[in-house]
Amino acid sequence: MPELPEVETVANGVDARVRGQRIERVWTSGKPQTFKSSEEEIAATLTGARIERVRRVGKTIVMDLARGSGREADSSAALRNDSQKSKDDDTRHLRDAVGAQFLVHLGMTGRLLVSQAEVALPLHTHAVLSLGDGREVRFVDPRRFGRLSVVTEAGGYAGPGAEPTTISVEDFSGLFKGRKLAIKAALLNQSILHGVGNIYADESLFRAGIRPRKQAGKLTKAELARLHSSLQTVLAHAIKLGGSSVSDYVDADGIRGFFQLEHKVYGRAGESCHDCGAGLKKIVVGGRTTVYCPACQR
DNA sequence: AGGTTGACCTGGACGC
DNA sequence: TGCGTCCAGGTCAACC
Repeated sequence: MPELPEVETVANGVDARVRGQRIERVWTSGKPQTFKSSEEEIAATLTGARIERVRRVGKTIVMDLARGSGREADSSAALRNDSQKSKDDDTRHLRDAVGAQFLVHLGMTGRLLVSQAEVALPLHTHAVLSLGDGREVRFVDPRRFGRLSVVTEAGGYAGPGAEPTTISVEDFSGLFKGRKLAIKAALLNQSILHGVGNIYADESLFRAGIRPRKQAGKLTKAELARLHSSLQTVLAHAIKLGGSSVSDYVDADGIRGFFQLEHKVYGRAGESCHDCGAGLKKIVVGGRTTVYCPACQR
């Protein structure tokens, strides 16, 4: 059940394993809710495409695809300056270079695995991409909150909000100006900032010493600077550790992350604060369970 | 329009 | 052991 660091870990793991591979066949489960684009459109877009790169945008895994066959789809071939080549070829290569994208949102329980085809399919498998070398990329999701789609428009998928890992403190502060909702709810709102979920919202607010229910628009300049810093620090640290693993999150190898060892408030309601010893409180903000230290967070 | 709430699913943990 | 209840890191549509 992944937030930004887990999604990034999975995307990087899958990228290292499948970059450059051709997708030969696509199978989908037929569970309608899972597919944001139609299964026919997904199969048509992916079949025969070459995986250029796998990366993270917000909480979404983006697979950049190039179409074409054999050497034609190779990026070095696309860049080749061959005077014999027709104008049609050039146009096609240009379009191929832009290509399409396969979007994977893991929801709460989704996993994206790379396996040998002989390995039995896990229960709740909803999509299988068969690769040229005999391996498979598999999307498995018991709870079915995950979503699969394809994007073919030029420009590609940019995500719903601002990117938290690279945003400047000035732009970050500007996101919350005049907002009446709780800062915790604002951090979770993907159209404001994309990638932050319940764990890292609570952890960054604790490290910044800010009450989760404080109105976003009422944070002082100093508080915004502390929150910007703590959020980027906690995300970078979690990415380095390979993401959290509270229950069933696994990366592309099936290896658990271990950021849960670092949690200072998330999942610790009723226990004592590591910093001051006070009892950690559990409340609900924006419909989500929230844990904070009443002494450290003001 | 911005903000809040409940619905969508299954499985694991816990209590009796 | 078995059954019921509660909870879950995600969105998004529908409401206020």
